[in-house]
Amino acid sequence: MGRSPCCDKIGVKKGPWTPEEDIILVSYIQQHGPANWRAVPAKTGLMRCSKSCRLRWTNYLRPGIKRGEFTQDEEKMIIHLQALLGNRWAAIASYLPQRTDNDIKNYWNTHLKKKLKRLQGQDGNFKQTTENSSEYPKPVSKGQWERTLQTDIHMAKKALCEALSLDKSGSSSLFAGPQITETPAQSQSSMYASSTENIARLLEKWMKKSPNSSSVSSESIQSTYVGLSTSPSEGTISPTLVSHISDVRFEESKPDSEMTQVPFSLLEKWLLDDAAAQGQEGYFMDMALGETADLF
DNA sequence: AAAGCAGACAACCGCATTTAT
DNA sequence: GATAAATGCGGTTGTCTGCTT
Repeated sequence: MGRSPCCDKIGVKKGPWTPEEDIILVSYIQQHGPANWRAVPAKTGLMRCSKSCRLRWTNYLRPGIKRGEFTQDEEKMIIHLQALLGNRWAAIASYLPQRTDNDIKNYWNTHLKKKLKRLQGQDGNFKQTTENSSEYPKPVSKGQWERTLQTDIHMAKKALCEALSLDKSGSSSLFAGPQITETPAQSQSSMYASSTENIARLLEKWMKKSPNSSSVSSESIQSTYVGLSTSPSEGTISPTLVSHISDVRFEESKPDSEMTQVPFSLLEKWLLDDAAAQGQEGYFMDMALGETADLF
């Protein structure tokens, strides 16, 4: 026999999450870590399915998430990686640890796709690049398959090299490679602390959206939170939580620069090894970024 | 001021893969 | 090894917001 069902679909709440629900979820994860999602709805009393809880956590409540406008470097990175990896948003997101796959996907669909399309009309050279991505599939005849595959691999390598060289030129640690995530035990205190900032941000938005909302009161949020928080060392929530939640600090999270980094992924290593084997190191690295740099 | 429209984004759905029994 | 649930991922949809008419 397999496992027992994760959650019955009866009475499962859908739609936007409320700050109360967010706080309940974060408080629970603060105590138990982001695992065993199946148990989350039952243990917290949230009328959400485990899947929804996990999604909410990974996309919005998880600490270290950067929201708001994408920088030009991030844009370039996404474009390069999309050309390289296709619509594998989770893989792309692993190179932009502060962004979620959902965020990147949305940004691609709403901004970059259009931007590229517009530029595609302007720049013939650029067209060449984008046509090789999965975004612009071309019908390929049987005989051309092998050659097309080789071209795809070449373009993918080129795109990755360009993406890698971005980091060399810039001071940012944007392209740090896939991040090794810390275990809850290693980083729990710092990790969950910054979740309050995420909630504060979401709460601000919520309050803006519905200033007269009767469904959320500072008292209710406070009681919800205090009821779940167990450790005094984790900090306290003042009675004026709603207006001051952004001041709540358990412990500042580590700066990104201190995050564990892996210099190169296997793919990148493969790429560079391959280039070296062919005596083409210079070829990739010397390739001008102009092709896409001109876009910005 | 109201209606219509388009853009942006949060969340859901369904499929594929992984994992526990 | 077989089975079924859990988890992860990408595509899609629904809703909200701001702009235009």
